Amino acid sequence: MRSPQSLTIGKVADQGGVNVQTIRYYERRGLLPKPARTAAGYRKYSDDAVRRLRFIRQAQALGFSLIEIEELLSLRMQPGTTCGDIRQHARQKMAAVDNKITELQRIKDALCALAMACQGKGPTSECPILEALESGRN
Amino acid sequence: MRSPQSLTIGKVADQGGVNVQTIRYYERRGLLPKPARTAAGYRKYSDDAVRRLRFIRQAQALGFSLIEIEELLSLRMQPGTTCGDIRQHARQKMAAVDNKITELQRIKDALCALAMACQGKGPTSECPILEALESGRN
DNA sequence: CTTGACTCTATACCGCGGTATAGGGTTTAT
DNA sequence: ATAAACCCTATACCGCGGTATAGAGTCAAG
Repeated sequence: MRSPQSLTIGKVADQGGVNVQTIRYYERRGLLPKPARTAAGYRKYSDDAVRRLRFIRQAQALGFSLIEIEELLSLRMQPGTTCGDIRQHARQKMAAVDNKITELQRIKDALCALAMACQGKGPTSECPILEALESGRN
Repeated sequence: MRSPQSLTIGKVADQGGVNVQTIRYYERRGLLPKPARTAAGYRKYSDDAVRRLRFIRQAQALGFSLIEIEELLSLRMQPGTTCGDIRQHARQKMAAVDNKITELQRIKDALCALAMACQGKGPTSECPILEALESGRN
């Protein structure tokens, strides 16, 4: 009972929480395998497709791009791949996220310093924020 | 001596650290005012344009989008605008940056947890990272 | 047996911040 | 006087991750 064998694209989209077009888009990109078709040409999916979609969404939520997800998926399929290879990717992504955080922190500090320097009164011609932006110091 | 009065677009681009096309693009977007032209139709800039470019670049470095920069620039021009209005924008951006940082931190923690759960040995079929992605828990 | 909801392909478009290319005209240095 | 280096407009393209539209075919319920 757990393999309805033959979901339409609409059902898969609903269960996967994405748009129908998104599924076709993923298929074009190679993220989803080309499914079997009915006589009329309709795509026929099994539950695997829904699982695959969930995989993609989860990986996206962790900051992986579609290209990286493609790589994870093909790594998984490659016979010689070990768990460590996957972990390697996770760690690289972690480092990238960390760099992004550092960068944003720097930005936040700079903004904070500007906002502190500004009394909030007076015309824009005397605004320290605008002055800083104009003169390139910050 | 400080107003050469009549920089070509190429000079402005060099001094502003951007591409020539970028300047024309900013002009189209309304970020740079339309400059005077020579008889032959060449754009003529004063140093103001370079200062304006620097402003844009600095604001970008602080995470402002071109649309937001457009708004900052027009705010600055509007007579009634006070310094506090500008500060308001800076604070909003700060809050947005902060949200982004929080989000990335969440992502990093999730990645970290996955990487910790993975021993790095064995086939991908037993990889806890992949399992987590497939089952939607994380 | 018709109507509405679904599916198909192909193609174009979105926001973002530009970059590239084609096909010209101009200025400057030699 | 010629060649390099610059400038002009208009238009198309890039990556990213999709979304929308047009025009046609198909399936299920009433």
